[in-house]
Amino acid sequence: MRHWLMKSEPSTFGLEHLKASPNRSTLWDGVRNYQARNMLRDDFKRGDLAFFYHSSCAEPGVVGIIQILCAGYPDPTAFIRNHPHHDPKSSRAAPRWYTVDVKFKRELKRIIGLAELQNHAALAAMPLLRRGNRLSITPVSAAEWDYILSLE
DNA sequence: GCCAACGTTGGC
DNA sequence: GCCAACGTTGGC
Repeated sequence: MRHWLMKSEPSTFGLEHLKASPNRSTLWDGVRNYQARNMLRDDFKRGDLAFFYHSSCAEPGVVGIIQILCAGYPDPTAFIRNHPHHDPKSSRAAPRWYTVDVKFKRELKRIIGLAELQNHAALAAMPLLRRGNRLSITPVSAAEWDYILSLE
């Protein structure tokens, strides 16, 4: 089982939106970056866990834990004309973008903020903390996962 | 294949 | 709102 960190802007889709979704579940659509796409397509498996990270907001940081419900599959929103995530270069015959279904697992007892994460040498290798990183999906090692949870 | 221009991300 | 960093596009 792998661990991940998945960013979302709470003003667009935050942990509260996920909790309010039917079955507290949704598809993680709209990823339009090839590196992140490759991870969704090739590496995500049913049963993986991910940190839900709030970005571009007053208090950026890890806010919750979500479960990955299935392996990656073609992102259907890319096929829908007039959808904000539509991409005419992606087709059902040759899908360009991938998604996974995710489910709310739990909220952290407190937000573990970006500034706090940056203060721990044990987390220095996390792609999230690398200067200039903009990937919306990044892997988290088992050691990093446990360490972050120990901060909670 | 190079690289300038442009658009986006995301912290501050 | 600013701006650094990065990815993508497209002319050549």
